[in-house]
Amino acid sequence: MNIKTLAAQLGISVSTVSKALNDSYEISAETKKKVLDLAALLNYTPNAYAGSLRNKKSSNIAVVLPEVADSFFSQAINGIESVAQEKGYHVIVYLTHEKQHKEQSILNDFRNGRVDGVLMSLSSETTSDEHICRLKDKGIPLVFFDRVPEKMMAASVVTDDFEAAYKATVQLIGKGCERIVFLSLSDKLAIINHRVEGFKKALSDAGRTYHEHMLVNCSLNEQQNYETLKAVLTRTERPDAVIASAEKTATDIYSICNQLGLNIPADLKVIAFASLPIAALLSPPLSTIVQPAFEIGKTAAALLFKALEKPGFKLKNEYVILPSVFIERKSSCP
Amino acid sequence: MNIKTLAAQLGISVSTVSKALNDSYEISAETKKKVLDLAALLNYTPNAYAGSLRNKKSSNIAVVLPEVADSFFSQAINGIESVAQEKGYHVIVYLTHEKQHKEQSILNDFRNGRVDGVLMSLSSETTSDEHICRLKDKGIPLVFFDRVPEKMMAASVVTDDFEAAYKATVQLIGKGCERIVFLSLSDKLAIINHRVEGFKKALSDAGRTYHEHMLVNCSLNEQQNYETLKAVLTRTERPDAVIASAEKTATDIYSICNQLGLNIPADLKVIAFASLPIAALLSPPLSTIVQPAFEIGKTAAALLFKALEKPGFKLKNEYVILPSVFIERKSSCP
DNA sequence: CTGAAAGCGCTAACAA
DNA sequence: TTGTTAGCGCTTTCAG
Repeated sequence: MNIKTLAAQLGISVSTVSKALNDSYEISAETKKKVLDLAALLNYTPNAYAGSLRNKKSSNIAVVLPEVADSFFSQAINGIESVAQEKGYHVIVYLTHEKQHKEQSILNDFRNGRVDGVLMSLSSETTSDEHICRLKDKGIPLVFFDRVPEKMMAASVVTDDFEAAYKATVQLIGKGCERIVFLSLSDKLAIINHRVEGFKKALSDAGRTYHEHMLVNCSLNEQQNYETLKAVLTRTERPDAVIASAEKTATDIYSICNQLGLNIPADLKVIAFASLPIAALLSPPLSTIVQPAFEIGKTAAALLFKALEKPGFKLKNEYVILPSVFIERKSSCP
Repeated sequence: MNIKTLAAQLGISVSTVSKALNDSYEISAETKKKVLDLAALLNYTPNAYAGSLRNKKSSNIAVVLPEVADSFFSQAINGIESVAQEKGYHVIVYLTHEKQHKEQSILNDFRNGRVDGVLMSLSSETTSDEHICRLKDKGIPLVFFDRVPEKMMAASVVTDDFEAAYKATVQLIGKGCERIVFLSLSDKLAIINHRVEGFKKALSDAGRTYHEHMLVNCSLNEQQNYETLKAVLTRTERPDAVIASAEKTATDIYSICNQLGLNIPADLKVIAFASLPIAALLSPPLSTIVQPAFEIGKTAAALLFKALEKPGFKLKNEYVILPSVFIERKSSCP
């Protein structure tokens, strides 16, 4: 079923059919109707690849994410979709599973027209930026959100990571916590480093000195991560508070505390960067730094469409910072 | 950057370049090397659309889902990806947001080569199956998982919904519950109906009679759903147990109980069909019927690839049933 | 071993 | 208002 078949059946030319299908002003209402009717009858759908090839436009945007089993990312996807939809674009979700090599091969695949633009949150493993540069070299618009690259000039949408971590730390210090540990995802991610900076600043403002053991890099390997966290909670100088940089880290901490018989918040206070809708339902309710995930997705997508719609428009290093909200619950209260 | 440019720069023909790129036996090792080197140097990537158009094969499979912010679906995606990856296929995720019209327009778009095969879980709103039939008419392989259509002949991967619901109901009856309510997602979904049947059977086996008020259809509209559930929990004959058909329903029940000051499990016992990894961390820990989400995704994908790889092979109404596991926790214990 | 050319389905400039 | 045709980038006969 293609345009040629339609044309043949109607005894008219393919270009007339094409124009009719695209509602061109050149075609008479009568012809249009005939074409549309037959198309409907024959269950015709245009071949997307032929159109993309011809028009050098796919009407697809890619969303490249570490993982989808995370409230932040799944909400961000919805934000992105909400704007893509009204622009008539498809959203294609690609998962890196936190692997640099997957991220690279996905991005390589975008270099020749598969998608018109890319929204992306870096994998925690990513150190090289070659794949990103190569994509930019091809002139494909690219907007990062949340997990943005450190030094690169790239449009980015993030939250006030420094301030949020600072505030969380101040809170915990205020509750009398002596041994606060920051659970990082990776030392390669800019936003995490901003959070770590906020953490350090709060410590020094409180007249404390930062030590290396106060920062723990969580491996993203499921099993190993669990072991890492367990080791932290069984140190001889056991922490009395942690700040977790991801939903998964926080819930792992909960599991381990259950297992070790540690009481939250009595033995360990917990604050997490997390967008879990059910934070309040945990035992105990989890204090969270909530990022406006849906909004972040929306904003990043809006930025991307600016570039997509204005041919001349170049995404510079626009850097949008959206505020996060600290919600105090039982897990960080005395 | 295309094959023509490469050919021109090397002073050879496009067909030679094409063959070299595809490692054809017709091309000398020397020429291959020259081509590959230049391709790498010039940052060449083949245009996916041109290839798909020519070969009538996209190496893409679609996963059509109601929502991604749900543990079952996000785990299923990972299962699907695990097999697609080793087959050299891309996975494209499409979200219906539980809307029939979105599901229809997505499927329509698949009718002309955009993807080679489709994996799908129905939206709760879907009543018509025309869009599905039309897709099948085009000969595009289609496998359903979890939310499968009722009467249609279609390859499907599901869990033992009837038995699971039966067992859960028996459990609750055993704990002395008198007014058990089944919280359904929709009366249009086959699997949910199977669960309802299991529920009814357990009731009648216990010598009880089923009444309409024991079955509540949760609207998927966020706000309205909340109201519906609230109404149920404030009935004069308040239920003393619920079986929830989805993760979100269960967590909503928790929220509402908190709000109304109802105690789980004392005032209300709860069992949920849910694949939440953190069910044990809720307050109280949630009794769950856990579906093997990753396995389901894997199995459905494997089935799809059977059809994709054997040109002659036709997906009949294969119906794979995987067992779910009941994990009893505090929410359903006296 | 290499090249010329047709054609996948579609659009758009140009002709009629 | 409609038709003819070139060409998007690629693969693949078929000839050389």
